[in-house]
Amino acid sequence: MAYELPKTFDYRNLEPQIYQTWERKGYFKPWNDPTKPGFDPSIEPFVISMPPPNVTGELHLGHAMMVALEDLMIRQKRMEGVPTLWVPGTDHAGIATQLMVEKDLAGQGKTRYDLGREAFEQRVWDWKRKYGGIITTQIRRLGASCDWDREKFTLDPDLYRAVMEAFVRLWEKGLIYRGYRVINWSPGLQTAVSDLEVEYKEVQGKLYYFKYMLADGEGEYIPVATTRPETILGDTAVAVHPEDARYQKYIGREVVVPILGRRIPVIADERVDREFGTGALKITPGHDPVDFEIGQSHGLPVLIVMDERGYMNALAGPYAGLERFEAREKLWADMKEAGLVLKEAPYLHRVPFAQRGGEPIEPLASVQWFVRIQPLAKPALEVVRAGRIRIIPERFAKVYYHWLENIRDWTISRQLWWGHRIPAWYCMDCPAEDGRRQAEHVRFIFNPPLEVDGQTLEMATYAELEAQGLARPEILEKAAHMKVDLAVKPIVAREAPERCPVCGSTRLVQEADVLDTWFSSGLWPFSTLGWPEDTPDYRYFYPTTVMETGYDILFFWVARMIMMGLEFTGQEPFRIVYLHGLVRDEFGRKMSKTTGNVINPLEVIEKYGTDPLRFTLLVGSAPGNDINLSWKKIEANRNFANKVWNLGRFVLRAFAAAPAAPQAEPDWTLADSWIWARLQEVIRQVNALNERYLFGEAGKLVYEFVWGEFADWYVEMAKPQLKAGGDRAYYTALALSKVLDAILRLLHPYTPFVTEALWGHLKTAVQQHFGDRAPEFSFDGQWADMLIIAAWPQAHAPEGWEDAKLRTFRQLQALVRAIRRYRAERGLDPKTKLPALIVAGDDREALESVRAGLALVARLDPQALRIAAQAEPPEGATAIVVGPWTAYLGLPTADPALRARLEKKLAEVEAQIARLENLLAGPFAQKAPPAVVQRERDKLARYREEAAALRRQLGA
RNA sequence: GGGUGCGUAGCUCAGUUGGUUAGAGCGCCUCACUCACAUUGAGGAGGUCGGGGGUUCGAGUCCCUCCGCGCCCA
Repeated sequence: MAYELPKTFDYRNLEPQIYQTWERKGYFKPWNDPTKPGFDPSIEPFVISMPPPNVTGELHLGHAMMVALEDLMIRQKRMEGVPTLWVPGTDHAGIATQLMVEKDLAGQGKTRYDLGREAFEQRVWDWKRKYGGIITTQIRRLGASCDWDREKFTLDPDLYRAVMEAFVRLWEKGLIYRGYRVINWSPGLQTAVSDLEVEYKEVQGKLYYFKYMLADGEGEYIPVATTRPETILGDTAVAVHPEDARYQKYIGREVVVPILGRRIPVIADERVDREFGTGALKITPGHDPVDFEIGQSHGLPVLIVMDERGYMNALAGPYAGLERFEAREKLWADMKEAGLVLKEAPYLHRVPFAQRGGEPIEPLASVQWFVRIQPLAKPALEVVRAGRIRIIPERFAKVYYHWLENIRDWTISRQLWWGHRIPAWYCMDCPAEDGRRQAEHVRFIFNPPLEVDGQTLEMATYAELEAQGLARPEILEKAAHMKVDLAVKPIVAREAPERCPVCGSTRLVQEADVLDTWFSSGLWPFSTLGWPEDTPDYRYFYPTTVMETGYDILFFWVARMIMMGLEFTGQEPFRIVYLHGLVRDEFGRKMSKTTGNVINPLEVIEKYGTDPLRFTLLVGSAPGNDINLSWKKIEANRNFANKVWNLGRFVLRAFAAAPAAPQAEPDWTLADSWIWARLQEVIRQVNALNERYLFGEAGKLVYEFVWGEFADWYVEMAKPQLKAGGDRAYYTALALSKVLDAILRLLHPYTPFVTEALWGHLKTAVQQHFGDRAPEFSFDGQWADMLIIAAWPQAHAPEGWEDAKLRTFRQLQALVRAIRRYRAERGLDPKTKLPALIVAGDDREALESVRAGLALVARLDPQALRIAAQAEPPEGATAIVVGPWTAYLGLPTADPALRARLEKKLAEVEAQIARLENLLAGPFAQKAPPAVVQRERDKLARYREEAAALRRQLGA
């Protein structure tokens, strides 16, 4: 009774079932678990922390790539018997999530200010509860074999604690400070963003040339050029190079700010580029990072002329209330009228844009929290330089060095409501640096404005509000923003303090800012394992083994994890950084909604199943290289999955042809020996490639072996072997089963579902048909419970016979192809089976062992096939010469094209002979390694035999 | 401007430490559905590896240079 499978793999129904079975049986968990009895701490585990996707995000191909690669590594290691842990989790993604919820509110005509901070936060949590499960469900569909019991979220209480601990430690070490700087302000998002969250785009703008009139000159002026005229309103100096002959005379005098009429000094500074523009630089410390620095060194005041939304404020005089770009136009027009304009010139410049918000960044001086990064960057550089962390592909190490060597302090505060609130409190009663009460330095901004006693307050200090009779809880509830001067000293603590440790006051106000999400992600590899607690998981699984992620977040995330890992745990957070590329469309374009070329992984899974998607992403992509994905490629790999499935169908059916037990010891055919030897080679190569993290290459190798060798050749040759019945059929079934088992194991990390399903059938069928002998039918003598935990294939040591069999079979393939080509050229009906004589010399016996198979694949008449060591050419036969063999096909030679064909072939062979003779006569024979030379000699010998046979043929 | 990657068959890409008639998928042309698979099988056409120079017995593979494209950082 044959074991029948359906014609195709029913992935829609089976993938979820298989996934559940794996998970239910606990195969996603490390078998050596520090929280379970019998734990052995001496066994080294393999650990990956999954890069946490945005908790409210949707699955995209980047996730699919990440999951495919990490799952591949985890499955391979698991099959190798290593205790594996893959920790999943999600990220709160501050800005992105907050924006989503705000957008939802906007739909109801509300803003977050209508709700207030606390209610808004609740709203985000609700949102998270509602949509937070989607992404993890989708990751399950990709087959991710991670330990869901250890799933984490960056805002979980224990991870929150880790963030607080990290912050406080850095503060205590003086590595976190508050500072007044020009930062990247996103008017759209209304928050500061770090340098990394800014994208520069080339924009065709203008360079505006105008006159800075001398305050007490007779119409004298300094010409100045700027790209942002609206910042003129915030100018506090004009700087010239001290050695610039043109302007030296003005140094120390004053000029007048256009329209506003403020008098500002002309200063000398070497940082001024004399070549650029007019060689005179306007200084706007409030709105330009370089100007800020120059301003600081000259003790210039900082004027801020815009508010957080990008609208001009009171300091902008007549322009107050205008949006920044409107103000630019208006001011410029007014200046033109006043005769202050010199000219405008087109100018291509790089404008900073907010990565998330998309609008131009406004450099803005403000008080923010920073991490002093140099002390953290140094050790992070060293561990990679010393090879303690290896980056794959290696070239990214250089990128990493370059970035860390030129790194600047990291702005970690964000003016958001969603995230880890900075654990700092301000005492309202202590004296500030200037001796005044700190309450006078803490300002609250109200949006909408606060109505108190018929007064409308947009901004007020704590002290003022207190005077108005407002109590602390009320102030905090109503305020939209808070600004705290640098003169105020924060109290940084792990837990909220009840009272001020200095003066005992209970009037404490917590810092309103939250931390950059990447601050918490930087702790991910160890915070997820329990740090700062010394938990069993942390002790055993940390440091982790591999950090696999996209190269686009090498700086954002990987570098920061290394810095923070070293700082807080004293260890490298992982040994290997494996970077994958971006997934692009079939023409290498970035996928985007506007281009309409986005491929949704879930749609792919619906249409073709998870396996083809994973296989496509994994194979044909080299580490760190972008991969171009297309539906066509996925379809091609769906076909491969189908091929594997049908190979399984064939093998399972084949068992019916075999007796339950053999009569004698095996007598392997050439085909049997060949496929076995090839399998060993493939396993060896796959393992070598995997060790070098070349998973794509390894996968391709298996693909080619499965389709091009096992299916196309061995299975075909096995058919008559099975038909022969008896021991021949038994041992053929054995070989088919063992090879298929090995193939399924090798493919499992790439295409886990179809292989698991098929493997289960294989195991059952083998046990049904062969009972006690079933173990022999597996690759390594064992049938595990499921493929996911079956042993990873290891190659046997070569036994010496392999090379000869491989060579002979290759020869046979060449012969078969030559016969097929001959038939195709002559347009022979496929049903016509040709009689043939094959003269094969020493290989006669080997060919004899596969005579039926050979006849089948070459479409020869098995009744009229003679294989001889030596024989006289039969009359009127067509000779096909392949290497040392000649096949005489029983067909009239009255074909005039035949002679031409033979002559052409002979010419080709002779050309090869000449080439090789020439090669071997030259320095090659002396200088090249002997093995290489020998290979060429053998080749030459074979060509000579072939030429001789061809000449005999032509002469006859 | 600095760094980095790429340029191999009509298209999209592999090509491992340089080894000597360069591979795959898709597409194209011929033929074949009785026996695992038409999500298939057989055969075929089609590249000398961006240009030039060099190192070497030998280079797609290393070096230099030029051209074109991309990315990252300033």
